[in-house]
Amino acid sequence: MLGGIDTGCFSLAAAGLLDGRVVTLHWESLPVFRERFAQVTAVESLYEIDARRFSCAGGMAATDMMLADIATRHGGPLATQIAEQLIHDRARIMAGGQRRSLVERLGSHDPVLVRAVALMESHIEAPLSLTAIAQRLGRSPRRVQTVFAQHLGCSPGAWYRKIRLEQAHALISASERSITDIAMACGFVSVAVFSRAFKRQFAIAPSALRSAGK
DNA sequence: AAGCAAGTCCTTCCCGTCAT
DNA sequence: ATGACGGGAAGGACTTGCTT
Repeated sequence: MLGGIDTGCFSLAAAGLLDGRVVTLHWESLPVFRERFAQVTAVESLYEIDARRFSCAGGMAATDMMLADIATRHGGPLATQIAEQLIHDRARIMAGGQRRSLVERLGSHDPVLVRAVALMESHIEAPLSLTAIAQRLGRSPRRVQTVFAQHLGCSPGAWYRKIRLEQAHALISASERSITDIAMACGFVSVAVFSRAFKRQFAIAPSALRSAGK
């Protein structure tokens, strides 16, 4: 069984033990894993069971996976009893998403806000301008700015930058890619601009973060 | 030599404000 | 909800210096 700790998946994949198999990891580790191990199918689900290889996304997903296995081997009633003992109200299904929905994360149902953030999160490497986002939403740039200020207390540009820098932070922590490479992958045109923005956001230089993680 | 950080200068574009 | 406008922040290009 693979642990919820993603390093286990990385080690086993590096050893070739997951070739041709389906696994899952914590959503923050997925991009790096997929890039390094193209021969392994990594999906974003709570857990995966493929030919005696058990993997889960970590956290409570391990409990969900255990309950599913008990239900398969010993029946649903026993799994339910154990779930109640664990004060785990119900076992979530395997295909359930790891991350909370955008509506939950943003704390707003505003369709302009939710769709704008979804566009931002799907265009990290080649960021869209505020005008382009507004055009795709059928709203004016001014309207998009107002919605962000009302619900998030910041400008669209500031939120977009935060998303890209958090992605960069995750890549620096979990991959061996160069800082320059990561800067480009997160939509910064130069490492100088990236470094400046990164230090402003996290109060630590990209290279210092990598050194600290070793 | 390569990678990274920091500084400078100029340009672009975003943001806040106000009016409609 | 939208448009106009001015100011300021961020980006782009380039250079220099430091570290490995």
